[in-house]
Amino acid sequence: MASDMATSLKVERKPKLSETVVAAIRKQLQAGEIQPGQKLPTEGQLTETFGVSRTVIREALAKLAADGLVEPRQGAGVFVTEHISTMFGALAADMGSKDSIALNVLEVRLAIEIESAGLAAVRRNAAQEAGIQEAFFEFERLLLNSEPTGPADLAFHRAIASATNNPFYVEMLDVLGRRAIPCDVTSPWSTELAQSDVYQRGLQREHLVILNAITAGDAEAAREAMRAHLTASQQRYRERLHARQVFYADSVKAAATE
Amino acid sequence: MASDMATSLKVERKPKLSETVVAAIRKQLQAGEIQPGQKLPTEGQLTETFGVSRTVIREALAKLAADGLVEPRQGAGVFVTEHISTMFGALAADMGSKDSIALNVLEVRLAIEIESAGLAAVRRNAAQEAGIQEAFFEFERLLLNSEPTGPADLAFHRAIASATNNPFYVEMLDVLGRRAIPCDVTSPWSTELAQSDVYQRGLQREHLVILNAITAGDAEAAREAMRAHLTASQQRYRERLHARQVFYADSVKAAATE
DNA sequence: CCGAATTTGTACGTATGTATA
DNA sequence: CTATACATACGTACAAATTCG
Repeated sequence: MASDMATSLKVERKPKLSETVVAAIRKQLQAGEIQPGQKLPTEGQLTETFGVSRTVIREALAKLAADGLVEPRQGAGVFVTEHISTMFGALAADMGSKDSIALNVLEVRLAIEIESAGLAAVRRNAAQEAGIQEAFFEFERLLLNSEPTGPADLAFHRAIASATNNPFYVEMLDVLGRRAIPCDVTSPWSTELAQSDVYQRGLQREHLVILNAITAGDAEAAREAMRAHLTASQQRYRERLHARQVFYADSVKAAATE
Repeated sequence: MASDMATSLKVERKPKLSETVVAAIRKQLQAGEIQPGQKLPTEGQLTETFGVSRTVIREALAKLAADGLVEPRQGAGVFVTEHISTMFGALAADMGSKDSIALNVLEVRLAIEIESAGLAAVRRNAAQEAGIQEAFFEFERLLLNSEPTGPADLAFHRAIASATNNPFYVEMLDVLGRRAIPCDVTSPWSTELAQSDVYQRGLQREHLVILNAITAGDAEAAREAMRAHLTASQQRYRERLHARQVFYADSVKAAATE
């Protein structure tokens, strides 16, 4: 059973040549060995240096292009994309496509919630405003009792969506939320970090800014506060993904040395 | 060889076989012809039905998989993932007819497009920027020739969504756009007003502001320009609804006096 | 439990078109 | 105009995983 011969690791069943190439090139790009706008080696050169067929090289380049890291131009060559520094792609490219999809979905959710916050600020009625506040204080209560705050967090966002008086916002939130990450604190990510007090305290602080803007009827401020909250959540999510990646890498390494 | 083929498509450059296959399969998926969880035809069958090589089929499937629409499993087949668009398809199917729904959907679309414009400003690469410009000038050309500009308008917005490098924005736009108003100028609303020159000229002016902001890389300006454009579109849509209402009232009155 | 058939994954070779330099 | 290099496409072969008899 301990056949370290064909050690196809449980986590990574695919050594996959093209992935190896992708990883190698990606590393070079992140190290800045090839500056943005510069041309990569030709496919022919790459086939030589990596010792694989052109098909593999093409597949690898296609994957990189799909992530937006490089931009092939017919007849000229493959060039490094200019604005990779700002885009999450640089980070997203590190992980599998599934996580990349989750991030993309989260981003769409961000777009929707930003606008819903702005609309809630100008459209909410008394009952809806009360509903948002109620969710906020419920979060507070759970926090003090050290109970899981996940549902309250979701309820807070849901109340805001509801206050737009556009039922589609709630629908969208439900659909997106169920599918990919209820913003924060949940599911496969029940790490200590996510559950830590200071972490949730930070969330609540961001929630308060949103709440104040909405009760003040300031749409612009509400949008800005929600944007800040969700971009911060995105960042936290990325960090958690990265942590998992490191964990995986370690476990692979451990398995290999066995 | 009088094989002038099927070059009836207006796409000037790349028919691109794999893209054709992608579009065809995507259409089937969105139409719900293959339910989530179901298996697609095998690669061999697809090569036969489409009359192309397996390479093309594989490339097309790779793209669909990159977008998270399908999930290939070695030895078993390619399966449809439960996807947001299908959920929205079912969601929007219930309420396609009512105008108030249409307005609400338009509002959600507004949220999505505002953010996509901002993202496009900072993430677009050269090719994507060219695509947006191309759509813009296509609109211009059609305007001068007094041809219907609807498709070009849609293409402009679609190009911007595409420039976010987040395929979900395009997905959402496709789903929402089909169900409820392609922004402006189309479908049940082919009034003289909608087709008037000054009207479309105004649209193009708004488009220009968006285009300039994106090419300048100014995310905030892009968002603001898109917001202005879509809220103006909302307003125009409401006015058209009102106009129809008046027309209806008049006809009722006329019928009554008869 | 095993093995054969099916289906996708990977790989290589080749040919032609097309844009760039 | 020519040469280079990428884009597209087809064909083939074998490997690996799954399914099912």
